Amino acid sequence: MDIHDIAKISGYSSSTVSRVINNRNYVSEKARQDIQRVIKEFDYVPNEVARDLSKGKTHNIGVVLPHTSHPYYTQLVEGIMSAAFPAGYRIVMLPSKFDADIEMNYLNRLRRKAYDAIIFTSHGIPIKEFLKYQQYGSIVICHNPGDYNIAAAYAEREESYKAAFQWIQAQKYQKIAILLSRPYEVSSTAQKTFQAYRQIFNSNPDKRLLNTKITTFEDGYNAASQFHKENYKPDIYFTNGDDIAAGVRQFHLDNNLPIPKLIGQENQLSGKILNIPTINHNFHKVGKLAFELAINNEIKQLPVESEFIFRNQEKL
Amino acid sequence: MDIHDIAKISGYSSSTVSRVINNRNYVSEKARQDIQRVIKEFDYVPNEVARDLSKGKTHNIGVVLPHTSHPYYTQLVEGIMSAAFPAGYRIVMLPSKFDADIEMNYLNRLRRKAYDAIIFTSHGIPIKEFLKYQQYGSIVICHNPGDYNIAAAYAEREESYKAAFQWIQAQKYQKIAILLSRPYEVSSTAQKTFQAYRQIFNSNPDKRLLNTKITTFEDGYNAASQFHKENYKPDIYFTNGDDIAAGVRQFHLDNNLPIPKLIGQENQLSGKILNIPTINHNFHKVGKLAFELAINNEIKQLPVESEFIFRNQEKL
DNA sequence: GTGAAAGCGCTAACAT
DNA sequence: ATGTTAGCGCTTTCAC
Repeated sequence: MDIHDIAKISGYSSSTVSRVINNRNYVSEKARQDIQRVIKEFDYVPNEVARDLSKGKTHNIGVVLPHTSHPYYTQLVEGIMSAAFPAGYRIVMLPSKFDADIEMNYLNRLRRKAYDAIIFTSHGIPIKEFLKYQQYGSIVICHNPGDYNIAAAYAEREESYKAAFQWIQAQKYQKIAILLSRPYEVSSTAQKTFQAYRQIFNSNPDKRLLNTKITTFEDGYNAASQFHKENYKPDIYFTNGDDIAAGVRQFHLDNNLPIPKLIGQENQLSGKILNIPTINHNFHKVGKLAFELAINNEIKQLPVESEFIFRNQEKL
Repeated sequence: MDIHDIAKISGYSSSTVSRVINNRNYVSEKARQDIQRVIKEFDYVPNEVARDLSKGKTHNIGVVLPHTSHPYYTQLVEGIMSAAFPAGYRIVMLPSKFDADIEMNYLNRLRRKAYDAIIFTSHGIPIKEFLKYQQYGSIVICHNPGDYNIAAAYAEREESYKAAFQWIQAQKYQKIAILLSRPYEVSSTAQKTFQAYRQIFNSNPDKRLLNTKITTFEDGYNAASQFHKENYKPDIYFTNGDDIAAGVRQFHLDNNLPIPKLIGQENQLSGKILNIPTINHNFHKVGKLAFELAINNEIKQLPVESEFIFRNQEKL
């Protein structure tokens, strides 16, 4: 049952039926009634894929994510969806596992018109590569693209990181452990962290107190355990998540050790419960902006300020 | 630049080009080389939408969710994606806000071939309605469908709920507060909870200690505050999430009140940190099974057992 | 106001 | 092994 069947049965042409379906142009009241009656009677609905093909537009936005289940991504996706839904767009989830080949595959699917635009919440592909693909649809990344002319919405971390390190400095903490999810070489977040550190302390972070493979509570726990085994005893942990900081705390608690100072990120519930100072990156807003860039096909950079949220860990 | 252009330029027909692209049937080595050279030279890629239309298949699975950002949904989505990715399917997120009209809209998009199958992680539409739509593509729900012949993967909560209430009974707690997300009338989860309660205590839960509008930490906090204001003082809270239980705890902490016993659900990090007993519903597995039902077009029911995880809250 | 017909770009049955 | 052709189902231009 397609539009031609309806045309035949109602005695009009398929173009008139199309007009009725999309209420476009002028259609006589009689034709409209006749056609709508037939549509009702045969319970006809138009095929979305045929429409997409004909229009050259899918109303789908691809969203590339290395993994779900982590606050950065869930907040971002939620932000994107909150803007996409009212605009009549849908989100297609594209899991990447940080694998550049998989990412390239998705980028090629943009060329193939599988979606109208693509948002990279994270990317292993060099930014330069993206430039060639911009002609096929809008591409938005969620990191600072530097001088590259590519659409981006991202958390501006500098100031909040500096604020956090300034606070650490003011408290005169000496041994500063840093827990991150990915190594300096591949992670602009790690680079920003180091940069802020250097600006405040005029030195590099202590490599012995650095771990760049942390993504979960358990990872935080184990990292703390490792430092303790090596007898490093940090005064404070600057971590990549409140949940991570909670893992560090848990290790000390379980072993009856004094709990070091902690700084989290992402403004998660665990930080609120345990009164851990944190950094809120406002990813929800970043997601919203990313979506808007995607559909408006604007090549702009939109930084979103992060904020250091101080909490008095003593109160715990 | 479409398949016909490639055909013309290479001197073969579009069907031979199609064969090369999809490496199907027999194509002479020479033709393959000739055609592939032209494809390379003109940097041609096939259009995904045209292919979908022609094949009548999109490789997209719609996933309806009332909201993201809650553990039930994120775990479920992750489970679905973990199975969908290796199978070459993509997940289209369909936010519903618990609104049956929006859900119906998605169901109709299944008819319109916008996706090959649809998974309802939650549904306001009566199950009966789904039956009519099964002819248009496979429909999977994530709740027990009872006697209806519809595909379903879901958490089997009975035993774990009973185990939790049995434990409460064994401890001789009297005043049992219950916090849920949605009211008895519309929520099968609430119904299961009550049913388990009745089986253990031979009575209905105390309505004065019931709140069915709880979804966040803050809601838990406020519910506790409300009960306290009304001077009800529950011995124990049976809640719909570890985060919720943490909210209840926080209220008592902030007001220097003795912390009541707590039972959470979802096996969240907050429960782990605070040593709150919980119920793990294994939603990741439910999601995986839901996806498999969706693509295999099997109309089966697959319950997944939940487990009561006991923790000694005293240890906190 | 309505219809004919040419797309949109690919697939697959059938013919050779 | 390769080509012809009729789909897949809708939109849109142009003519009347």
